[in-house]
Amino acid sequence: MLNKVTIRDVAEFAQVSQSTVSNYFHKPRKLSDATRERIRQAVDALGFVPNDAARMLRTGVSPVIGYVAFELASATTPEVATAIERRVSAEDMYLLMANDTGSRQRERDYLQLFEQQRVSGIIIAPVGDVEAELARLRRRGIASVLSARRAVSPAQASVSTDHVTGSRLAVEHLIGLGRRKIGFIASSLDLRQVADRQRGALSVIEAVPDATLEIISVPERTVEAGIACAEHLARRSPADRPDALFCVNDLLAIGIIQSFVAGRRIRIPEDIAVIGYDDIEFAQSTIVPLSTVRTPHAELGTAAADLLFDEIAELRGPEGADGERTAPHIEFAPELVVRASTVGA
Amino acid sequence: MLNKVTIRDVAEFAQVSQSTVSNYFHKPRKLSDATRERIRQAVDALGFVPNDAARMLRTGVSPVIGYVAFELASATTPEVATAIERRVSAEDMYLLMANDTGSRQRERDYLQLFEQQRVSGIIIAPVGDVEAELARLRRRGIASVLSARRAVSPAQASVSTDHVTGSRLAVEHLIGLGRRKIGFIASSLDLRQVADRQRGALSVIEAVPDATLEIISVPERTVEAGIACAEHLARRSPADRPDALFCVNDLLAIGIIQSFVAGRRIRIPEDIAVIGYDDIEFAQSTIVPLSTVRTPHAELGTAAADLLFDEIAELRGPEGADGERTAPHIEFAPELVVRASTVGA
DNA sequence: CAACGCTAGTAAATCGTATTACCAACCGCC
DNA sequence: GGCGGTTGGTAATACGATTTACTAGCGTTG
Repeated sequence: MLNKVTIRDVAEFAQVSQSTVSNYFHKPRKLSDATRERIRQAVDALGFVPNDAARMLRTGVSPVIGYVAFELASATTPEVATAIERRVSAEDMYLLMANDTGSRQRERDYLQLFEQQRVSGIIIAPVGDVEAELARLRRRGIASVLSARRAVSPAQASVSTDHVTGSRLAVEHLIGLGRRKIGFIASSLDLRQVADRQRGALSVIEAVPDATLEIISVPERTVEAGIACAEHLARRSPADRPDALFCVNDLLAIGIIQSFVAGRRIRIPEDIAVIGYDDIEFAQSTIVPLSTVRTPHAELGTAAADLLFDEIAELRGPEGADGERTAPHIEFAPELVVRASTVGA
Repeated sequence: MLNKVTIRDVAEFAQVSQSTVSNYFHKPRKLSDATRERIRQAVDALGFVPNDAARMLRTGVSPVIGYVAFELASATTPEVATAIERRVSAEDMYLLMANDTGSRQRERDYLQLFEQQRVSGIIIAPVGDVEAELARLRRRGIASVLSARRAVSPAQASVSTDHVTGSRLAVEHLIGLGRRKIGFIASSLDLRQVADRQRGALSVIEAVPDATLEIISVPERTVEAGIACAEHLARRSPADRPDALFCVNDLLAIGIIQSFVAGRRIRIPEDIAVIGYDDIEFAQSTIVPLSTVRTPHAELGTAAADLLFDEIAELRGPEGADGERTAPHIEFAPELVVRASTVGA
C-alpha cells in the first residue's frame, strides 16, 4: 500500500493540473503536443493506473459484466462462457465470472456483490429462483439475462434451449430408423430439463401406433450409471429388450455403449440403437461414435450477451424505467447429430 | 439509473444522520435498539445496497480475489477453481474469474482490470509471461500467486505439480509389473509439461538395464489421435509392439483403450498395459478403467489460495514492501492411481 | 480596434461511503 | 454538586477520479 500513485501525483510530476491529466486520457486532442508528451512520461515513470473505484463513483458506469454460472464444472458451461466473453470483449467490456457451487446462499452473495459493484449487466444460469432479485436489480438500473431457463416474468429477458423439441428430434430419428420399442433412460424428473425431454419423447411415441416407450430409471446421470444399466439390460432375454435407447444425457449413453461393446453380445446399432443428449466433447470419440442432440451453446451465449446489451442500452437510453416493458425470450432449437451409434458405420 | 438510493436517503428516511447509518453497518452495537430498528426498516423499504466503489475508494480494501485462468475449458481447471473458491469464501471474500481465451493481450487486459479494481490479490495460471507485470502489482500492494508453473523470480509465490516425478511414478509402475518395452506417446515437446514428463520417463528407463523407451509422436493430445495411434500399433507384428504404453495425457490413453478393446486383438493389460496422466473424470469410466497419474488439483488450488492470503497479510502488515523477500514455491507430488488398464480386473 | 472565437489549460464541485473528532445527555459516586 | 465515564449520535473530511464552468492568451475579422 506504500506506493499509491494517483492522478495528482502524475499532475505534479508533469507540472500540470490534475484535470489536465484527466483530459489526457479522455480528450487527448485538447492538449498541446508538448504537455501530452510530458504527461505520457509522467504516467510511465510513475506507473500510474487509474483507480476504478473512483472512476465508477464519479461516472456511475462500470465496464464489467457479471456472469454467475452454476457448476463451471459442467461440461457445457465453458463453451457458453467463451461465446459470451467474445461478445463482451467486442463491446470493450470485461466479463467476470463467479463460480456458483450450487449453494443458493453463495449464488445470492455473488448477485449482491455484483450489485454492490454496480456492474453494467448480469448473465446468470442459476440453480435457485432469482427472478425477484433480478427484478429488483433492474429497477436499480442493472440489466440481466437469465440463461438456460425461460423466465417466468415477462419483464425478464432469457435464453434457453427447447428440450421438448430436442427429444422429439431424437425419438423421431429412432422411429424413422424403424425402431419401435424405445427405452428412455433418465433419472429423477425433478429437473425441468429431464421432464421436458421425457415429454418430448412421449409426444412422438403417442403419434406412432405400434411404438412403445419404456421408462428406465437410473439413480444418476453418469457413465457408471450407464454401465450398470446396460448390464441390467443385457441380462434380459433379447425379445424383451428395447431396440433403441434414448438417454437423457451423453454420459449415460457412453456408459451403455462401452458396456455393450465390451460384452460383445449386443451390437450397436444393429441390435440396439443408442442416442444421447448434449453432444459433449467425448460423444464423437467413443468407440462407437454417439448420435446425440446438440444444443447450440455458443449461439446461446452470444444471444444472451446480445439481449443483455440491448437491455443495457434501453436502461441507459430513455428516462430510465419506462414501465414494465416486455423482455424477449429466445429459445434455441437443438440439432440432431447422427453418428454411428444409430446408423452404423 | 433512476432509482439510486444512497446511504443519505436511508438516513433521511430514518431521521438520523448519514454517519449513523454507516455505524449501523459497521458498529451496530453503538446504536440504541430504537434507532437500529428504524434504520433497519429504512434499509428495507428503500432496498439500500451500499456502493462498493465508494466503499473501496474510502477504505482502499477490496473483498475480491481475481483469478485469471487459461482455458476455463480445460478439464482440470474447474476443480482448481472450486478449491480456490472454497478457501476464498472461508475468508469472507469473493472470487471473480476471468476466462483467458489464450490471447496474451486479453490476459493483460484482465490483469489490468484487476489492478484498476485494486483487488486484494490475484491467482493466475497464465499462458504468457506475466511475472514482470505481477512484480509491478506487488509493488502497488496487490498480492499474487502464479499457478501451474514455478516462478522464475524468487519474489514471486507460485504453486505447481512435479511432472518429472509424476511420470517417474508411472513408468516405475510399468517396470514393476515386469514390462520392459515401454512406449511413450506424446505430442510436441514445446510444452514444458510434456518435456518434463518425457524426462521423468527417461530417467527411470536408463536405470533399468534391459528396458527401452520408444517415443511415439502424435499430432494432438486428443482421443482421436489416440485411436489413430492405436490402429497404427495394431498393424505392427506382435513382437514389434511395446508391452506397455505411457500416454502423456488421459485423452490419448482413452482413445488407445477404446481402439484396442474394439479391435479385440490386443488385450489390456495382458498384451499391452496402458497408463495415462491427469486422472480426468472419464478415466475411471472407460470400458477398461484407466491407470493414471493424479495431480492433486484441489490441494493445488487450496495451496495457491493459502499462499495468496499469506502474502496479503504480509503486504498489509508491516510497513509495506520490506524489500525483496523470498516467496515460497510449493510443488505437489502427483500420485499414482492404479486401475485395470495396468493390473487387470 | 473592438468583438469574437479558439486553444490549452485550471479550479472547484461532485460521486457515496468510512472515519475521526467532537458533543450532549445521562449516570453514578464520593 | 462536580467530575469522570458511558451511551448515542452528529458534522466534517477524505478517498481519487470526472466534469462543468471558467479564464488567459491569441489570432481573426469586419
